[in-house]
Amino acid sequence: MPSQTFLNLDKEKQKKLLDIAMKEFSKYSYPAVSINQIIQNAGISRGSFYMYFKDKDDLFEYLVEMNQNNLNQKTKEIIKKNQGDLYTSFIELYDVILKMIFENHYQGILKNFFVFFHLRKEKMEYPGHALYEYIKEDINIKKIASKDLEFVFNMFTHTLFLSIAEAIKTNHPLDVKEQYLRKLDIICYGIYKEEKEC
Amino acid sequence: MPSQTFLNLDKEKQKKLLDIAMKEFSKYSYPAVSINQIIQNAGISRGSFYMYFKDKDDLFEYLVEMNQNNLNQKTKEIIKKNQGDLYTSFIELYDVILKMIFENHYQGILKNFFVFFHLRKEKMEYPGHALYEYIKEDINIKKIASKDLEFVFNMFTHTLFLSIAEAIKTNHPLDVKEQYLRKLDIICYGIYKEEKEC
DNA sequence: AAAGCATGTGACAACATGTCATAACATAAT
DNA sequence: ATTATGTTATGACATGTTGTCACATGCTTT
Repeated sequence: MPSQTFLNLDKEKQKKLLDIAMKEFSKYSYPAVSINQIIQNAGISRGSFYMYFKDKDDLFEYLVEMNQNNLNQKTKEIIKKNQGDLYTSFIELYDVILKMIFENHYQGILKNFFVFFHLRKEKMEYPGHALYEYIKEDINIKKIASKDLEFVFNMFTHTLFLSIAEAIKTNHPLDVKEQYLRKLDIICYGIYKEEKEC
Repeated sequence: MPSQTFLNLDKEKQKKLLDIAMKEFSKYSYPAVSINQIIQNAGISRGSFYMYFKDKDDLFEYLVEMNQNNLNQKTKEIIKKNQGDLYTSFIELYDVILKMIFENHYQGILKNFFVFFHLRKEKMEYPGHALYEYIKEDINIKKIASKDLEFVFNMFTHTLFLSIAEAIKTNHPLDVKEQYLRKLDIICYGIYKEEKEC
């Protein structure tokens, strides 16, 4: 978490630093991101940076949190729009997220999310849990056993993000999407009691 | 890949360095592992290390490769023993791998495998592919559509390693195993045409 | 104007990495 | 035995990184 000092800054100055940080984390791998570089680009002094954030982890954690909130909100909307159907929602989410990433040139940042998730010293809560709590009321639970609900949701989100990471890396994005859809199918046909349509 | 110079060393001296490196990578996160520390513990000079390996990545890649070969072999044995049945094989693999990790005190290294996989500059082939090539003849393909074979295998391996990582982190290993088994079930019942028994 | 508090600054210590000129050690040739 | 040749070992060094701290600057409030 950034210090109060940082939160007191003009929104613009805050945004500038965060934007530059996002760019750096998207361009370089997590250990390769240099705070030196960030403060130079942002035009602030070393001391200031350490007034705002404890360290690189602290900065990145905040970036994750902000993006996560954004994403959670978007996910909720989509699930609502699809009357709580996870299958169709996750098909839609794939395109929405990829679009978001490419529009902002954030192709590089996803792997750093993964890296960060593994690297974090203090035990970090699995980010999917907060998302689940945020959207669970909107899920159509007709066809899913309630004890499986979070569990199934996690399989969906895992599958989604691994496929998106794959889509960014690969030169065959269409194949990846096809595989993604096939995976969703596989999950569904095992989960739901009835056949056809998830 | 280590240099020929390293490969020319006594097996013992090689093993000492690799053992110490494994310990470091198991104890600290990937960026936190210090080559300084490793060469001090191994009693070799800075220059020597850089004679043997190009850098930290090169060293770790070699460690990954060695462990992978080990694991691939074990996996093949187990699949053969289970007459090519993936479901029962992967149930068994879970315990075998966890045992291996705990016996050698390598609890810390798995997350570094993940981190490394994401961090690697040069595109690294997904390690599951080599494993698949190595064992594919041994899979019982009666109930799996051949076009799905590698694909399904990947879902199994993904599920396996995520669950193992979870089991190491958590304080409720039994819950994790239960969830793991449930996930395998879900995958199976979607894949196979007939019901019951995968 | 003075005092008090929040914010900004960059020099500095501590440590990491990768290189390179040089030393030590083999082994073979004369 | 001495010289030559190729391989391996060494640690000082240049360069870069992080986090801290004594001090400077600014902004309120009295």
